[in-house]
Amino acid sequence: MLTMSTLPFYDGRGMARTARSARKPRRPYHHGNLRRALLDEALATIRDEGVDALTLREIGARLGVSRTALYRHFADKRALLAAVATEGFRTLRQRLVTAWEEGGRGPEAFESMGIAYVGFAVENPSHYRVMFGGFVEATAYTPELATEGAAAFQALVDALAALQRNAIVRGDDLLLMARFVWSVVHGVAMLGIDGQLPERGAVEELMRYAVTRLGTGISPDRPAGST
Amino acid sequence: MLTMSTLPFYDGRGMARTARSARKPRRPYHHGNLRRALLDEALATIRDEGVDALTLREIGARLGVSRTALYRHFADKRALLAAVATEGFRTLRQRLVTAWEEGGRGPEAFESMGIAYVGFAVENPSHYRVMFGGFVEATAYTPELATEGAAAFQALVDALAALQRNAIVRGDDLLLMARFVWSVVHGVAMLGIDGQLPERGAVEELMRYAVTRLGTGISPDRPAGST
DNA sequence: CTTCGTATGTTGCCAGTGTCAACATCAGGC
DNA sequence: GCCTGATGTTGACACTGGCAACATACGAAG
Repeated sequence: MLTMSTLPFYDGRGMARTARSARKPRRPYHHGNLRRALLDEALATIRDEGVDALTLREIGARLGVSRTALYRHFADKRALLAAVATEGFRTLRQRLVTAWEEGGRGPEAFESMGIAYVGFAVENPSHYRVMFGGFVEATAYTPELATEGAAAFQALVDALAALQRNAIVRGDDLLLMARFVWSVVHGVAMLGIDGQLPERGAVEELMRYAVTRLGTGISPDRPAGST
Repeated sequence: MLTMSTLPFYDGRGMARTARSARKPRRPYHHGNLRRALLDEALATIRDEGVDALTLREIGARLGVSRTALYRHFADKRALLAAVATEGFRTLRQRLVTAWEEGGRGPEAFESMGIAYVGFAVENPSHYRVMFGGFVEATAYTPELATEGAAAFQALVDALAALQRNAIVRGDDLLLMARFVWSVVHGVAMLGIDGQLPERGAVEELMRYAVTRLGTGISPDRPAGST
């Protein structure tokens, strides 16, 4: 239906975007789907102006709704940010799974996952920061966030497990190895986001290099005399 | 003139720390070394209560000084945070250099650097977040911060260069390889800080594993037939 | 020693923020 | 047709970062 869904990296946020601009003059007292609209507006604000620029009053005003209407759908600002983070993990997981499956579920697909991971972070730096920047402190407070975060990580674990079954990667403890891989992509992503890789194309270059070296690092030991 | 300037790596924090508790009743109008005291108080607050809890009024009150006295020493709150970050990079660099030199400047020393890096981050999570969490946006605004950050990274580059000269690591582009190593430790540190490795000892375990796999990843290609 | 400019610290004040309590409006089941 | 709960509004409060005007004290110049 939506032609933009054919763009590989588009996450479908445009749907809500249209609803955002459709502010009818008749202004029904009840918004209909305010929670979703609030989330989308927060997402857009964070993407466009950063996390600090997110203010409950303005997001309300932008939706033509009062400043405290938000409290009927989120406990407080942190809860809103937690929802934003949850949404981010969902999108991230989706991109990872897509990269894995469309890449053929092999070593190249695994590399694609790495590229996709860093790509998501670099394309949505503020959003990524909400997910990892310590804005939502204890994940225990918001179980849904913990669940979605774990699911995104699981996509990585599953792919790695498949490679392990085919002896493409070492037989080490799966969780440990997955966490190592995660550290690498997360590290590259964070450095890129924070402007520590200022040269043009530096993030991509580093990512390519990291993927190669990572591949060497987690490949099985070559038994003496093997081809 | 100042005797503490003779200590190579000492940043004089101890002095101010005593001045912090020594709040004489006579309350001289001029504080003497308020800038240093403000920085230390900010550091302490960030460490104890997190970045969000840092408020200019409270830090002033805690020093027995008015809320706006700070503006005679820092342009605004971001400038204070930038100074905190600068201090962090200085300390981090010191720990890295110490680990490298006391470890014998060999492969083991390099591993010690990794441990020291993650150790610093995990022991001072909030401080580390100020350094990398996007609180001080463009490093161009505060050249001193950029300098100190580059110096910390340079410690890593220098160590890696030494290993490269001895053919202990590959002959790849030095900057690229250093950035890769940085990504790994930074990634482990960030995941640890964000509570993504909840089990007790998980950070250390991951760090040990990462160091091992990283070593394999950046070791030179074995020419066919070598021992 | 006095004088005085300047660095340093203070007080009053402002707009803006998150959040709560009290009130208003509506939708849907009896 | 009425009432109950869900949803949205208004008023208020404490708190924040920051500015302008004022107060104080150090140190150099006479």
